[in-house]
Amino acid sequence: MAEKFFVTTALPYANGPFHIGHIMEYIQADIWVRFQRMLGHQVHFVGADDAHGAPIMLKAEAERITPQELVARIAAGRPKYLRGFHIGFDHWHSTDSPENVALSQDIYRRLKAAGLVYSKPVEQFYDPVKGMFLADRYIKGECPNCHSKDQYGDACEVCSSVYAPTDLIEPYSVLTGAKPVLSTSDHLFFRLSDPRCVDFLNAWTGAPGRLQPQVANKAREWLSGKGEQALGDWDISRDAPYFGIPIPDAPGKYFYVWLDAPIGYLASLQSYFASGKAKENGEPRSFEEFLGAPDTRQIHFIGKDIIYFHTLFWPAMLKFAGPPYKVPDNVYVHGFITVSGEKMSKSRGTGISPLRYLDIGMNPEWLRYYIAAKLNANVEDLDFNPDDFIARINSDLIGKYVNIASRAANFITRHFEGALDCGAGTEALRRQAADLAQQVRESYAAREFGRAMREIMAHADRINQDFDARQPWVLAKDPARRSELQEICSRTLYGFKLLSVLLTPVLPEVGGRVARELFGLDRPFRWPDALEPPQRVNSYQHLMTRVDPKQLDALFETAGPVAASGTAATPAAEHAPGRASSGAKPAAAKSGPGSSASGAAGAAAGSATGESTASAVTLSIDEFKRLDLRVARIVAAEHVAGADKLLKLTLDLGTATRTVFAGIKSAYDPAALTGRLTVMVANLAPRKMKFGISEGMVLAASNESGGPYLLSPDSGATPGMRVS
RNA sequence: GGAAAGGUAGCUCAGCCGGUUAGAGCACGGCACUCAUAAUGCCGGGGUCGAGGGUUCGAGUCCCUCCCUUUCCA
Repeated sequence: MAEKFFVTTALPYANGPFHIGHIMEYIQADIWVRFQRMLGHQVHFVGADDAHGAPIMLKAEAERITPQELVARIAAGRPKYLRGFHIGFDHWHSTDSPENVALSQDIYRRLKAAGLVYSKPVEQFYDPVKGMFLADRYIKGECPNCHSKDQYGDACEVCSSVYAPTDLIEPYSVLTGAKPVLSTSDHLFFRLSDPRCVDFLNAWTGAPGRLQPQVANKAREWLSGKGEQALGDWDISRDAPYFGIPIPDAPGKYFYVWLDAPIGYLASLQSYFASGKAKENGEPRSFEEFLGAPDTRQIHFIGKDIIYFHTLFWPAMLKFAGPPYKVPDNVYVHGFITVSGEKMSKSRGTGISPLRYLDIGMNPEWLRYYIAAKLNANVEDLDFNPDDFIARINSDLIGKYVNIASRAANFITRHFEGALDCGAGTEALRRQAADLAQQVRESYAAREFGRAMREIMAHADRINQDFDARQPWVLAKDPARRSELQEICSRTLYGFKLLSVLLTPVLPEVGGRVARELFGLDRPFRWPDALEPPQRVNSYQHLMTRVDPKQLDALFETAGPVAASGTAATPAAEHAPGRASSGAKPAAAKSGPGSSASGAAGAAAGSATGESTASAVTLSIDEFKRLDLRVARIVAAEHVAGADKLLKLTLDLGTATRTVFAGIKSAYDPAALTGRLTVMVANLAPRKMKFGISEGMVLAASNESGGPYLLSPDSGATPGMRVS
């Protein structure tokens, strides 16, 4: 019987582009979703941007735009990359939407009516200049333990001791530098410690098969905590100014972003139903009917960093809000992705940017396969290792899998005009195919993708062995052994079809091409196709190319000439007077639901693409002074033969002339640049490039949705002036 | 400080409830083959299964201690 699934992935925080951790999670969920659909199940797979909260509010303010504009800009960059990695969300929405406002307020009212909300005064640091309460991450000061300067309000990064912001010596507001004062305000709390909640959560988290064992253990630990460890109530309100959803009957108060973020799952689903797409996808019922139906399986894929929210608050909220809200059936948790065995360094920029991955033309299915091959159902980190990546793709996918079609199909085309006949062994092959398909099916269903890939590749080995043993290239020379030749090649192609069906959840593009181009189907593969011996095969067209190690070099290259103009955006934006980074990684990880799956990838991915993901480091004025920024006049700009992205600029610094290669060809016509003023880094070490030596860099801003935009000084500035 | 997960060949990883000489892929060496966008097959070298104790007829697999990595919590 067809099952009905409602599947989500964690909502990415809308203050920056996707990083590799997001993409990994989406790939995991997408593979699982495609697999379920191939079995004939109905799946509604939705995502959304997590738009609210202080970091976005402050970042927008720093850019002098509204939070809505900021979120819209980020959202505009999403589809390209989702499509690029073949991630088939049915719908993408935002938590800053009418649906989410209505749902959040409705759920809140129901919880309040159930007696699970109360008000309590909270004393907190307040920035008198900014006029707002400060989260721990917006307060810095001297560590009370080791006396390191400029430590955050919750923990010291030097001695890793933990304390309250009020323990800091000489605290100051990261936003304004002002000395924060203690102030009191009433906050609203969700009574998670209520026996009803605890009883319910004990039952919910303990239900067999609901959570992975490690996750259930963790939840049990939280639920059974005593004394200091006891389960606390949850502060769900924030005072204005805050970018969020107003709390009903509580003027000046907004829902904490983590309250409305998961509700965004439902908002996206509702919007999807309203758009008519659910109907197209085979679901005739209304949003409420579907959501509340007992046979709807609600499944959330998340990263291990947000287990707390998804196994305690979220199910409790839904449970006590009552129908049509329904508690999640499963929460599937994955680990982080690391690169070359270590968490990615924000300063050194050793990350992988999924944006760059696509931009330099790498095949998304390589990454899908690689991730699939290394994923299991456990909460374990997964390592992206460049050499391993190359080896795996080239040997598994090209050498073994794709090669099977290539070596067998040619004989069939040449000698049999495409006709296949497996002969007497067909039934035995069918049984073999059924066995393998069953095994692989169980692995996929259990999210043991690595095991599925091993099972599939082991069979690819068997097919290659078989083929080798029968030596069709010898048979082809002997007209008397024609039928033997046809049989072995047909068996091989049957095997190839089987493998292709089983790989389709991971390789939807290649799977689709095999179905249509090679085997002449008029639709993509469905799971039962795995068992059907093909009758005909068309001439083989190459399905996938090998990874060139140079592409990996390009993927990891972050300080190269192309990135030079882009990365300039970060320092330029971050050090505007009186502004501190609003999207610092630790802050984002703490307050943003979308930080799921981030691992350490976020900051690194940002720096690799020039997105202004803020760096957590602050710069002393002395360090800043080391930068020699100068106004420069572009006296000549020309195309560089053989360079896709570079323009060669000749810059007049008043007293000197410099040649700089800038990666701005995509946005600027050389003729339009000649004569204008801009800003350059004058003391950057010269860099030898293929086309000559670049003696500095010009500053330009960009992110995934636009740019680069070259900086210009106001009128009056002249070449050579120091920028400070 | 407490907790969780992990530490198995050069690399990436399998090894269910303890059971014959510890496996795979890649990499490496040799051989074979030439159908395949240099792909494939066969053979081989390579591991004191983080360290040390213990339980057991027998432990990578269970127990204890310690070390390392990652993460979570207060």
